Amino acid sequence: MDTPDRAAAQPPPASRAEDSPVFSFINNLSPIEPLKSAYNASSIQGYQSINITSVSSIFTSPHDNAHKETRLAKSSLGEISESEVCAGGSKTNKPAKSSNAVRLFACASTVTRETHTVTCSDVADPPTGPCDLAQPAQFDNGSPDHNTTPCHGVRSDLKQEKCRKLDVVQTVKNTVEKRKCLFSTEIQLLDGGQPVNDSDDVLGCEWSDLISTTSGELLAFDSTMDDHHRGMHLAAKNAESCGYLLSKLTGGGEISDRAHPSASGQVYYQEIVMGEDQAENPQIFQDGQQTISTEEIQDNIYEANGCIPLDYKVESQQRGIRRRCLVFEAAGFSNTVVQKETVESLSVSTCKGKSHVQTQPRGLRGIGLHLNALALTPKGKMASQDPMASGLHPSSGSEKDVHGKFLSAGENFPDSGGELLEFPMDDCSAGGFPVNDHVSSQSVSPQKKRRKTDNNGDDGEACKRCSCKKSKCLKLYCECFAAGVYCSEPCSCQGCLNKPIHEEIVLSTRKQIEFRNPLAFAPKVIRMSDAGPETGEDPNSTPASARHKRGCNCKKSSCLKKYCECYQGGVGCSSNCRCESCKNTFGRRDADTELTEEMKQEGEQAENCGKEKENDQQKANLQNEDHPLLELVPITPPFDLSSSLLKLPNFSSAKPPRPSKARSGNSRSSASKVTATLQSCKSSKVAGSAIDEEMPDILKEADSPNNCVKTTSPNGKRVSPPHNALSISPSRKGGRKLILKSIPSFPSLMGESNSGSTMNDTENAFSTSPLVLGPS
DNA sequence: GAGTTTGAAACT
DNA sequence: CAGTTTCAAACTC
Repeated sequence: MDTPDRAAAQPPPASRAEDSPVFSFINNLSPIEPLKSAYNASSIQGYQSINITSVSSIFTSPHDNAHKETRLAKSSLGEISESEVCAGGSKTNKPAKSSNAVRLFACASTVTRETHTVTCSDVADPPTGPCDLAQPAQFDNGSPDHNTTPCHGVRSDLKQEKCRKLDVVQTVKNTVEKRKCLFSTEIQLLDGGQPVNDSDDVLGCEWSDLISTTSGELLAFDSTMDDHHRGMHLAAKNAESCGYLLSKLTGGGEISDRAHPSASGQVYYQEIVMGEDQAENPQIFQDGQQTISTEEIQDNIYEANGCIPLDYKVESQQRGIRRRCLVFEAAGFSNTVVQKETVESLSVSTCKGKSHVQTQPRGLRGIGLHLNALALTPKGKMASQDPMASGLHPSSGSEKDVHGKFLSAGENFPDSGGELLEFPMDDCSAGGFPVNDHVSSQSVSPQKKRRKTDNNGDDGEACKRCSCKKSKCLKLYCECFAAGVYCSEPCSCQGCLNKPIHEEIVLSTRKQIEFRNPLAFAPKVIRMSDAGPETGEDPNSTPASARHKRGCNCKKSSCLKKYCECYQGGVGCSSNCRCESCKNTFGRRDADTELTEEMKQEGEQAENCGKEKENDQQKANLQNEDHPLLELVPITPPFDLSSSLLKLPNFSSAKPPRPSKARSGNSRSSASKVTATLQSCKSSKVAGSAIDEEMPDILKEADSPNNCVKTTSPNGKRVSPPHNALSISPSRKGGRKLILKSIPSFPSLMGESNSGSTMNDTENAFSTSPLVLGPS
């Protein structure tokens, strides 16, 4: 039995520290203690080492870790239990809450995991002090296992005993499993705590204490963390805290994230549930509202995922957790250490597990992040946007897991979205994220306001909101609506119907628009993950590896002003653009066209050489060359190529219906042709780059490409096998493969009104995901 | 702050 | 599908 072992191990520390009966009792509760110990240990280690690596190392080496964790945890637990437990006894109220919160987190994490929504799990995890630690380690390792682990944890929650056993066994087997065990144990403890009234109080106290302690540790840990990690945290914080988290926390965002049924829907739903008022006074409303929100959320989750086995208990716990989160956020990041911890942990967890992407997407998810992206872009960075709202729908987690963080994030939504999100997050951290803020603000009025102001201070634009007069904020003209967020105070709109009160109208309108144009809410600009932030897209191409999906139609602005969506999005114009006298500093359309032409030529040549050989090589190339290709491509090649490539796989599996508008198709037709010719060989090179950048376009244009693909790639070689490996080549090309596989599954995911469009969206998401992977 | 310009979105 | 209108953001003064 794990519990026994742990319990036995724990007792010593506890005994050492204290003789108090309470402590002994706690010790008897083995499950809880172990978890704490584990987390604490991890946290401690992290704190000591200060390096994330250290943490990861812990996770990596199960044996060592286990011992260390147990020891450290025990010691820490003992301390906590001693000092805090005693206090907890006196403070029944807080302790209970804390315990609930912890439980909820665990449950939430588990639930999300099960649902396959990485973000949810991540989000949930962060809140829990222990989770944070574990996650960081995971993150460090970059193990995709998180997903699996969480699932186990969830199950464990349901079945504590089983979970324990499983956890123990797993821990022995794999570090990942070990993590899982930790997770599960925590969950078990948490869950168990709830079920067990007696333990609950104690646990609650402990948890609260743990949280506080862990928070402190975490904070320290964060400080120690590398810049990169910090950046991640910041991004996550910004994203979540600013927008999504706040909204969710107040409204039970976790659930919404999980469900991911329709990003937009979720976002709106959350807000609706939450209510602005509630958001303002999260704490006050917590009890009553939480129950409501949680229930609704649960309903949503069930509906969306249908697989979530959450128990009411769990739900109640989650509620508490959410609440807790809200409280923390409400309190403000800076205010209390605990808050910081929670926030950081959330951000970290999100980053680790699935990443910020999820977090942001959550907020943005529903609707494209257009606004965010756009708003961000002006500042200098590209804004990524979530994939289509429809695209957001839950997708299989396997792929995500494989790819890791990004994938996970992207999974639900397009990877690109995840990446994009990252950027935005950065931006947010920088100071202004319009979208997140908006979202948060909407959901959480008070906090968001403050943050907005803060952000605004940083970024003037962040504050901006729509000023619609005739559209009632129910058209894409409205930035808020387009971004999938409700209008809030900052808006100067008239007759606004884009409010939680009019949720139904908003959703119905959104569906209509999506039906008309499946990509309407998709991110206008797709950004390469690789190009990413790091190098800044250096190699590949234009400053912005991303490309405008639809392409602009600028005539007088020369694509040098915000009128140009491409420019606004910080991306170069592509073949999709129909702009005149393009002078886009991020990349001219001409360049793309040239590239495309070159691609075509290359493709033709390749065809001459031999399709079969090419195919084989392509496979290899795709896996290995993706990066090179991308890099080589100066601007991102026209999506045509990319689209063709992407399309091939996708379409092969299923033809996506094209959005009516998706694109005018000028470039497409050419692109499709080109791709068809080039298909494998050339496509691999160019396509990779193109795909990354222009995934969206591809999706739109997928039709032609598909055909091409089928025709061109006689063998399904490239498609299936590599894809299977999949995740494997996360890089761009890998993305292709993935796309192929994913393609079949995705369609179902989309689910929204636009099956066809959804298909495209999903594809986009996939395409994006590969990109994301590539960079990693 | 008001007015103009611009191009996307929506409509026919 | 193309052309026109509507709309709100972006921009200018």
